[in-house]
Amino acid sequence: MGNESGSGGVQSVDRAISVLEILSRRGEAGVSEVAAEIDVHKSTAFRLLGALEARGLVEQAEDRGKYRLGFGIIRLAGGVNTQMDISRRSHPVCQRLAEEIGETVNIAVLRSSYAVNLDQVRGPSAVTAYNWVGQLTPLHATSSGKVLLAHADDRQRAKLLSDGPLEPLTDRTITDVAELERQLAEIRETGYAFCLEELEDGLNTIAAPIRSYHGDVVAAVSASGPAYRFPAERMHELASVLISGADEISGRLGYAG
Amino acid sequence: MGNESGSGGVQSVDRAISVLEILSRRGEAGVSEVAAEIDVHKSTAFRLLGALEARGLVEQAEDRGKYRLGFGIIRLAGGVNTQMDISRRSHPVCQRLAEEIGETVNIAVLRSSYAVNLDQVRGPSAVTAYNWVGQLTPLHATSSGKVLLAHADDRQRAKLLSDGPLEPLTDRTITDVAELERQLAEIRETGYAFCLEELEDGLNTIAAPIRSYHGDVVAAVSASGPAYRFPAERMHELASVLISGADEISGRLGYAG
DNA sequence: GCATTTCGTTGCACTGCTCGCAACAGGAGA
DNA sequence: TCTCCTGTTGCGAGCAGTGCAACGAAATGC
Repeated sequence: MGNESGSGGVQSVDRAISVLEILSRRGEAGVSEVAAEIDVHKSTAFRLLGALEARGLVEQAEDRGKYRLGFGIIRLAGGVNTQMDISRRSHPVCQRLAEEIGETVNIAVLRSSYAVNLDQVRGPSAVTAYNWVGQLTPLHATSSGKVLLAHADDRQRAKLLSDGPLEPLTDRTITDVAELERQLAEIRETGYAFCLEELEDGLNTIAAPIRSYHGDVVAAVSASGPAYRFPAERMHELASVLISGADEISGRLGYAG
Repeated sequence: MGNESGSGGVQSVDRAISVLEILSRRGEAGVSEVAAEIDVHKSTAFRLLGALEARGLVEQAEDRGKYRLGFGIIRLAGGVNTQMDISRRSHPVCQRLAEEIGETVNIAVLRSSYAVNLDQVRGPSAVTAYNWVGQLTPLHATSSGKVLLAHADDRQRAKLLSDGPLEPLTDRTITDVAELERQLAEIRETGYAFCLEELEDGLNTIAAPIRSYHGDVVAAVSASGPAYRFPAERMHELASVLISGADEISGRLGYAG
């Protein structure tokens, strides 16, 4: 589903990235914790941290021997770009939607052949700690993904749909291309998409398209919650709220309507 | 000024980070460009890119052979943390300030012994393309830095001021500690700080403090513009606008006033 | 259209960079 | 005070990283 260059090649680089991920996950860690987690000797972990620190990707926290991610990461993130503007401009609307709908709201964009989550605002009743930001999700199994697929141009969509079988993630995942295409046509009519436990058991989501100045769909805003509390009926009731929010975000991106 | 662990140690990791910085700066690059810039053989550059791609920090753009930063960076940035909340909550106010003042607005926080820029909104008349986000700036030579120094607790401030001589960056940089202390006392009285070509020739800035729920100063919001268009008189006129903006941001962080 | 140049990609073998080991100093807890 | 754990440093072996050469594909120039 994407072609990777190289084989993942340079072991010490791979290890350094693992170090970054550990710090991202844990917030802070010492040399020995890092060493244990990537299964290397302490002195190796120490040197990897040193290399990362010398370039600002890692820094030492106030506690001696505790390392955390540094602002060099933010600087790099500033280069990832234009799609982060979408995230920024939509954030206030997401906050309002999260309060109004009561569930967690996400912004996602199409990237390669995935829906990538750019931003997240937890709903007041959110019980799950899961942070979707930066996560890649399969297009066919998420409401955001379906929105992005529905509004992709025909050629792009045909390519995305022919990139291999639709992977079943739950019993409910749509794996039949014809059925998915039917849903995508419906999404273009109704203006929103929904997913009923297709990505994860117990997780329901609904999404609406965000348009750019030019009118093309460049992102999706979604609301997600547990199936027991966010069933199909409720999702359909809330569709208009989400669509309004999506329209407001579109306006913020310069879309005239 | 900080203590570095290791010596920057692992050459291949260092090279990989250089690759990330090149992509951040250029947006996109091919194997040969990267190789030329870090002065390694093409095949080495290719393998470094491959390692970074395998972990999502780099991805291939639609153009064959063109690489760009991937969303793994965003995921990592999500772990840098709590201070990014400040950035998010203040952004709408920064946008308004940038329009109202007409110049570029930044948010900065104290980190180690630097002012680190978290966010930036360019003013309508901004001619410079410079992106300060993620940049470390010396406390004594920026208005944000002065605000953060002025409101640091006495012990911390004494430590920061005793960390070596105040480096002269222009003819106008304050290098006398007593003079800087006098300015910091004035900042605490007036409620804002300004810099007249102290960081860079031709660059003037003004800053005001942002307070957290607890009332302590956790960030500074600043406006900066070219001296010819943003002279001292105009800055003082605009101080109340910036202070109002800072107060609004403080309110957003839960400060009750 | 053809020839040339440049690109990205792969396999090979050399060697220097990476790594683990051992030792040490410092801090915390019993 | 002793023990254990931590982070940090120096050393040298060996293997992982590297440059070279070759190849196919794409781009460019005539």
